[in-house]
Parts: sequence; structure tokens; C-alpha cells
Amino acid sequence: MAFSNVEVAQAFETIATLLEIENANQFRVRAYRNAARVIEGLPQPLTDLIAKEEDLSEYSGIGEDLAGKIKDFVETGHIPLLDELSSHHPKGIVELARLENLGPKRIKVLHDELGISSLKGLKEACEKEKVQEVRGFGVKTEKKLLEEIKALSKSGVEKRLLWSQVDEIARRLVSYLTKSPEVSKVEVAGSYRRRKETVGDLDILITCHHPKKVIDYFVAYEDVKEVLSRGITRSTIVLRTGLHVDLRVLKEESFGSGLYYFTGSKAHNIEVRKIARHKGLKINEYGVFRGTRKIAGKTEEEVFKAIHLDYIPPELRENRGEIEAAAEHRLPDLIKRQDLCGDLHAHTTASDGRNSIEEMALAAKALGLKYLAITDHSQHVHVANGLDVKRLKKHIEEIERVNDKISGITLLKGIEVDILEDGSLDLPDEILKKLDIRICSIHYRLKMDKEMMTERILRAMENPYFNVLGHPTGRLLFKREPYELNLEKIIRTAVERGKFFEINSQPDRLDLSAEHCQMAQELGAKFFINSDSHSTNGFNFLNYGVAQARRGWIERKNVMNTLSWKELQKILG
DNA sequence: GCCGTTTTCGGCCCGACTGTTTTCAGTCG
Repeated sequence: MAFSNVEVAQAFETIATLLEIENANQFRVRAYRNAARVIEGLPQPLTDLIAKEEDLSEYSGIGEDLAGKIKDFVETGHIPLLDELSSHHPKGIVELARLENLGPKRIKVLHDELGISSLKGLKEACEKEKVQEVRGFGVKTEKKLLEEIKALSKSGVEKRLLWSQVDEIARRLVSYLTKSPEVSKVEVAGSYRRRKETVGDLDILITCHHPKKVIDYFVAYEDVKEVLSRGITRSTIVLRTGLHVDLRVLKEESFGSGLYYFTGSKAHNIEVRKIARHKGLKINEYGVFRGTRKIAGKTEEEVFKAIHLDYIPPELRENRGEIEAAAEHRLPDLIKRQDLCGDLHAHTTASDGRNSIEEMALAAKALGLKYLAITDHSQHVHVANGLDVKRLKKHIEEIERVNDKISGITLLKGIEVDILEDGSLDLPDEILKKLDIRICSIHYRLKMDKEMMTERILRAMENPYFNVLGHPTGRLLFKREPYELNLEKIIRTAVERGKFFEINSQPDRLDLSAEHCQMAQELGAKFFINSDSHSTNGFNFLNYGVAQARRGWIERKNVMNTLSWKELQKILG
């Protein structure tokens, strides 16, 4: 039984919570939490790292002890400390920590005073109005807890949304806020600004003339379901979608430091503040201070300058090496949307797309793209009406015909050809070689064992007409885990053989992940950022793919669709 | 428990809001 990184992270999270309840050293607790974050951000399965005998304590935040515990867990599914802690505490106590407004201190009090050790027990105690009698609690807290438990049992899990979904909500709310005459600046910070693929809540920062009026205006927004708090500088609401939104009022002179602070990530902030301390500086949301003297704060650029770091784009702020890179002036030359000259993955009505070749071409041209590959599905994908040899031949002629007819954009003849179970491609070489580009993807038999899946892809890469591995890990956010595969081996082979990786821009794919992008680039991989459009609206998704690539440190020079078609042709051969 | 321009011991990010208190602890981000 192999244990996943997520499970290891959860085990550490549980240890942290139980230690907290036992009133352990808070820094020890933090060490476990911190390590859980580090593990979640690893690009490779711990099982692989351990098999390769890599030294896990090389990762900052993981020392000798935790490295040992990780190994224990991955190999046996047990950590002695966790087993021991679990034996002291009823199983349900950890789930209590999932409630907002209930931390370890009060969980302990509830357990000691009322013997509460599960959500169920807490619910009953709240209903019997026992909780309000406990010191430190009151009527309001009791009511809140009860409501929360009810909501939790209804929705089940925490609500995160795709970045693209939150974007729509954020834009509406920002536009509402901008309409207030009191508001001068509005900026959305947090994980939204860092372009994380999923977002749990929104942090909106504003400057304004009359904070109280603006907070009143904010909580009066039509989509508000509940107001959780409203202070002088801060308020939290819940929207009907379940999304929490924090509004924070900043002063003009500290807008930059506030924006920096609330953009996070937390791990990034903590690390930067540590460094600032070493330099005798204090950095908080109000500015950068030497002693009591404020030396920066109006803009983010000013803040970075004051702490002697190059400006770090929000997408990189995850404490994954960007701070050191900024100090040493070696931040990557990140890809930008306007660097992209073409798109090599789009579908039409010939398979499962909604628009014709010509409509797709014109839409791509309108967005400034210079070339577009038409890549419909191959025959094996029956549900998408995939093309067989006969239909593909006709399709090629049709692409050529449209290409002759329109100007200002070059249409490329392509295919998204399936990688079959045995690693062969779904169409014969004779027709594949008539094409300009082949995106090779997996769409069925996703649950193969890791060795076999890896072998399947490696074998496909032996085909001389294999160009690009489409949506390389097959994941669907919230719906489907990546396939089991040895990505490192695949990347190394791809680099050797001159094969490319797709960064798929579909908002629920964003595949490769940021971590995988970073790993692949370090190993020398080259990429295409493709929209995988199924309609004329789909080209806008390129923004998401670019953001994902930026989070993965991808440099312009490693993205092949920054080249002109002429240059690209030489590389594809 | 981690980590090192304070380097193997002794620090470890920091402020706002709420609900409970009657000056502050707990929680969150």
C-alpha cells in the first residue's frame, strides 16, 4: 500500500492539531503544519523520492526527525507519535478543529468540561444549551457553532472554486465597489492574485475617503448571504455561492505594503519577514520600518526595493525559491500572454467542437494569434466523433481550403491523436505524416498501473510523429486525480527525444500543474501553452494557461508557441 | 521541530476582530 503526499500532509496536520490540544510547544506545532505545506507542494510522490533515497531533509522545513516520520508513514502507514496521540484522544476530536471559531484551546475546554469529543456530541450540547455555560463561551458562540455544524453536514466539504469561476464573481464585486464614489483604489489580493488554480476566498483591498460608509456599502452588496464581521478597517461577508469575501481598508500611503501582505502566500510572507528582521527591518501591512521610521509602503515595488529584493510577481510568491532568486537577481523571465504567437490545440464541429474551422480561425485571429492548429480527435474517441483516416483526409483538404481563403492567420493541419493502450497512436503513420502537428493524448483506460501507464507513454514517444504530450497527467480539478505515472522518467525521455509538453489551459485541467511545470523545466523540457478550445470563446483560456505556466516558473524561451510558425516548423522537423 | 550573517542554542511573523470579559484570550488570515 503506497501512501500519497496528501495523506502524509493530512497525517502531519492531525499531529499538529492534537499537539495543540495537548498544549504542546507552539513552534513544534508550527513545524508540523509547515511541513504539511511543504509536502503538498512537492512535484513528485514521496514514494518515488524515498525509493530514490533522496534526502528529504534537503527541503526547507523538513529536518531529520520529520524526514524519518515521513518515511515511516509512506512505508508503513503509521507514525508512532500519531498513533500515540490518537490513543489519547477520541477520534472525533480532530473533526472539531474543522469548525471556524473553534481552535485547540476551546476544543480542550469543551472536552474537559463537557466531555465533548465529536461534532455529534458538540451538536447535542449546543442544542441543550450547555455550551453557553462554559467559561469563555457564550450564547452567540453556541449559536454560531450549531449553525456551522448544520452547514457542514449539509455541504460536506470545504468549498473551493476554480479560479475561472471566482474570477467572474470577483469582477462583478470589484465593479460594484468601484461604483461607490468613496472608493479610490480596489485590488483583489490573496490566492486569486497569485493565480492559484482553485480559490477558497477573496481578499479585496481598497483605499477610500470614508471607511465606515464603504463598509456599509460593501455589506449591502446584493449577493451577500451573511455578514460575518464588520469593523472599521475590515469586514467579512459570505456570498450566496458560499464564497467568503474579506474587505480591508488601507491607507493610501500603505497600499503597497498592504497589497503585498495580503497577497501572500503565508509561507512567502513569513520567510520575507524573517529576512527583513535580519536586516533590522520590520515589515507589516502598514509598511517597511527601520525602528519606528517608515521607509516604504506606498507601492509594492517600493517595498521590494526597501528589503533589497527584485520585484517578485505574485504568481511566484509561494516560498519555493523565489525569495533567494530575487535576492540574487535571477528571477525567471516569465512568459506573458502577449508572447504567445499561436495556439496548437483546437477542436471544430468535425469532432466535439462547436464552431467551424473558419469561425475558429477568425476568433483566433481577432485575439492576435498568428497561427492556429486545427486538432480534432482521432477515431478511438467515439463519444467525440473522432476522425478516421478517410474523414481526416477530407478534413485536411478543408483546412487547406479555409487557409487559402482567409488572411492574417496561418491554419495548421493537426490532430489530437489518442495514445492507445499499447502505446501505439490511433492513426497510421502514413496519414500522421501529412500533418503539421500532432498532439498526443490519453482519453481512455486511465486507471492503469503506474509502470504500465509510464511505459504506454514512453512507447508512444518512440513514434517519430509524436510531437506534444497533450494534458500530460489527465487530471480534472475537483473531479479526477492525475493518472498514476512516473512523470520524471517521461520528462527525461521527452527531453532526449525532442518531444514537447502541453500546458493545457482549460480551467479545470491546467495540466501540467505548477509544481510539475517547475520540475519539467528544470529537467530541460520545452512546452506549448494550448487552449484546447472547443468553441470560439475557448481562446480566452490561454490566459489561464499562461498564469499556470508563470506559477510554474516557465520562461518565455522554453515556450515554443512564442516562435513564429516558420521558426517552429524547423524545430518540429 | 526547524534552523543558522544571533550558527548547535535559543529564537521562531504579526495585527484585527469577536465575544467574552471588565482588560483579554482565542482565532484567523
